[in-house]
Amino acid sequence: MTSSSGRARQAARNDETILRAAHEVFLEDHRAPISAVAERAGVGISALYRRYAGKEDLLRTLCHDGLRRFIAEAEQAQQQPDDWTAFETFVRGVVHADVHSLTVHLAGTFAPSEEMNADAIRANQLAMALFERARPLLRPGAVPADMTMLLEMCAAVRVPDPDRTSELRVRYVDVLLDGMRAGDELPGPAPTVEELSWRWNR
Amino acid sequence: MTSSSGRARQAARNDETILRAAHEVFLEDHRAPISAVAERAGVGISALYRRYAGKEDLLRTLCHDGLRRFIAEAEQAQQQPDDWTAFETFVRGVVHADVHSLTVHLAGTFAPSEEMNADAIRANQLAMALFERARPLLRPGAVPADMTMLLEMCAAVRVPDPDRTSELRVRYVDVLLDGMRAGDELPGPAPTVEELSWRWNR
DNA sequence: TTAACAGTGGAACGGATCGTTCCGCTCTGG
DNA sequence: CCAGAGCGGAACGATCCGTTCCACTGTTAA
Repeated sequence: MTSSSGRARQAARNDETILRAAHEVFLEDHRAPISAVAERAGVGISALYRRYAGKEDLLRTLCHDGLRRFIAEAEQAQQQPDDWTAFETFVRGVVHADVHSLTVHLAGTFAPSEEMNADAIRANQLAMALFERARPLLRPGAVPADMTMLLEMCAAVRVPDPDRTSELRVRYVDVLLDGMRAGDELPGPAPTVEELSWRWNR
Repeated sequence: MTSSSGRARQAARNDETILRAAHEVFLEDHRAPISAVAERAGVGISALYRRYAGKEDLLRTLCHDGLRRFIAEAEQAQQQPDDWTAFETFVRGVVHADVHSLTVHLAGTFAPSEEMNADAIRANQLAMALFERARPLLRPGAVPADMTMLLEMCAAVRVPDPDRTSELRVRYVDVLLDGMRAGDELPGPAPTVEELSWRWNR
């Protein structure tokens, strides 16, 4: 049988359990030991090393998943006909998916794979396109990199309860989006791409 | 002589050097070893242990200094006659002084002293007073705890160059303050005091 | 029925790290 | 000229963590 009692079935379920556990653990502490992931998942350490070559491999997978989620959110938001709605949908979607709180802290702790680099480029293109559509509605001086910073700022909002964290982020992404809408020129030199991608250098 | 070549003079200068080094080092990595502080300061480890009972003592001193700076900024801003200007001066001042990037990450790593608790209460009172003055000019639903969150969000803005970090924070504190000014009701339940002070529990 | 084995738990290992101590040196100030 | 404050940094002991390894279990295919 291939039912829920099968060996392969159990293994397949562990795939998910481990990834979810890793996500939770590294969200709380990005330097957590790998044993903490196993413990949270309720499995032994072997179950981890059977799936991933090492800690770095697990972290890479986790980040790559986040990147894919980012792309998915962008592709979905892209379909909104209204420019501002598309932009807002995207930002709120990424914040809600909580992509950045992991990636920001895990950046630089692993060597990105080829495929990941390709996805990163694609993610950037999608985000740029969404930004360009919204640009006329934003404060003068706004650049795509500003969007990245806003997302990172939202990721800094964190309280012990994940659900409350989500609620609070909705609150502050609202403030940020409000503050980005047409008004005075944004002060100071805009962030450059190098300033934001420096984390990825190992 | 008590000139610059004296032994005591050199020691007094080390007091400052060490504190500044500690500030820089723990800003870059809040889990940095104490040896990194000594290295940055250009002194031996003994020079550190001569002044502080241990790492925890040093961290406590660092945070307490930040707290005092926070109070000083509040007292200064308080004197602004215009309610909004007072609020804005305070927020910009605290962000510029970079109080939160250290304290947020160091919270919970040491036992606060009695004096520190007293100062924390005073700091809270001052901040509350400034907030109350500005409340009529803020979006409905805004609470003092929102101000704390905004400051923490600004602390999340960081690039390798400290000067650029400062410039960028000016940029985004501008966005945040703009987004907090009179407009629609803030979405979702406001943050509670417990949700923000949880970090301090060891 | 059973032999092979994928999948697993978790002890054990080796290396790295870090806070703290300690000893010997230097240079000052009286 | 010397007692000792101040200091540098090696050394120590305690963790901590990634990874390996091996014994065991339940499944599956013949």
